[in-house]
Amino acid sequence: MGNTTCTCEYCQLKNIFFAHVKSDELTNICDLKVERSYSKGESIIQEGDPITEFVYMKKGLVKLSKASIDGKDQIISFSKPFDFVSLLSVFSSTQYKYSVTAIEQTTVCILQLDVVRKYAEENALFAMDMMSNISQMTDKIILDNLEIKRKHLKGRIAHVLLYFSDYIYKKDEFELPISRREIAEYIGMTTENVIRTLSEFRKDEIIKIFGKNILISDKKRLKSISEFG
Amino acid sequence: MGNTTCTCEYCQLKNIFFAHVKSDELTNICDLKVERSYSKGESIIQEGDPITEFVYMKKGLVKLSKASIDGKDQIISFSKPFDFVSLLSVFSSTQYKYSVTAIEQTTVCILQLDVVRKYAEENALFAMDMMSNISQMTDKIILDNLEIKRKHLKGRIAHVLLYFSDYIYKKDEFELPISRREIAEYIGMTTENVIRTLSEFRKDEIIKIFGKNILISDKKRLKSISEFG
DNA sequence: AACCTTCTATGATAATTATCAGAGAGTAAT
DNA sequence: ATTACTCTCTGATAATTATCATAGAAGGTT
Repeated sequence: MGNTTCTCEYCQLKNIFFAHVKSDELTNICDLKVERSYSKGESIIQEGDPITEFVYMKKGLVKLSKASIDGKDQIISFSKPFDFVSLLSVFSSTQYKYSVTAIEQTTVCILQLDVVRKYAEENALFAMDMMSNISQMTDKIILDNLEIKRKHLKGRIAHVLLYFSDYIYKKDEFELPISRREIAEYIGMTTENVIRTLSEFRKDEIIKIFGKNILISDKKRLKSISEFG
Repeated sequence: MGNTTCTCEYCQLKNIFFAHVKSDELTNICDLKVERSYSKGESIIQEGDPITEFVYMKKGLVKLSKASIDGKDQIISFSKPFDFVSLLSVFSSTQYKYSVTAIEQTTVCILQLDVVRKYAEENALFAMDMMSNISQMTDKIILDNLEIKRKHLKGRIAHVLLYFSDYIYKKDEFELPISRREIAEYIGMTTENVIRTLSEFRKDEIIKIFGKNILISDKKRLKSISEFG
């Protein structure tokens, strides 16, 4: 984990989070902001941590997960640049109810929560922007989980592959940022069956597998499996 | 569906939604507000409807559901008094992505969305309260769905029974507001297996069933099934 | 290098869940 | 009263998914 600084003036995030924050205020925010980097596997937020910061993604990819009673982890969702990662609980609880872990080299920007609160209370348009952002993210999580829920094993695996291919990497060939076990934790199936299904897709020449590298060679079929299988 | 009016001054909702709205403004809001009643089964919001109103629960119980490609409905969650029902999408989309239907005699309060927006933009504390409310609700939906996901059929049914018993009705004996099929749509299982499992619980003397009326006679066991079964 | 752990992989078997079929009860409409 | 629903219920069987066992590959540590 390392800290660096940057000038927010030229950051893409500005237009998303701080569109309604005046230029001089932004400079102020910029001074108060901390940037942190995490390498793959590092923990960014631990379930139970007090919520004192407002964290958003600048670069990389993270997973949001929660430990269940029986010790197993469940993955809630993934977050990419311009997403909040402290979106759940941040305005409704004092402690995180889930963990955030880097699954790729990741950089986040951090503001103290009371600073964000102060700006939100003074600048309602900023508060509205934030609300809209949080709303969009939680919508996505809820509707994505609903999609997964209605599918069978094969459809769920297809869904995950398409998620990374179309939504995250926008390429047909990519390196899976998570293990087979983590896919299982995301879709609510066993690791063995995830592996088995991927092998099956390989045998059926829908995908090619080189370790963690996946090449989707028949996307049409994969989409059809995702929708109806 | 019927319209009535009430004085907001004495409404319990005031303390939840409008804690930071001044008394004279509240009178103003009260005048702009419409109250609507729906009987069991009536549709309150239809998937695809344009979002022009801000709807919150005053009395009763509703289900939030979404039709999937194959025509089947999936139930996302239930909302009870003091919940927003237009919580998803309301600040992030122009159209509803889910339907809301009364599953009990229900009364909702309705404000035009632009009125709410106006107040939120003028009164940041009100905006923050709203954000906190929406956040709490979406948190609950996400975490509840996660709980259901990690459980097997029996655990899921136990979970649903405890949800209505402990969270909605706060009684061990209650009338199930939804059909077996709707339970299936909520937990992602088939209607037959929902019925079968309820019968099993009855045979094991965990619950008593009189049509839609349920009496939980061994809550300890039901809780254990919910957690580990 | 030797050791340990996790990950990927596959097969056999057991458990869980879905599907199909049939039937009675309740409800609403004509 | 009859028809046409949907809902509840049960059994038999098929399909899906989990569990258990085993093993090689990969990565990290001492």
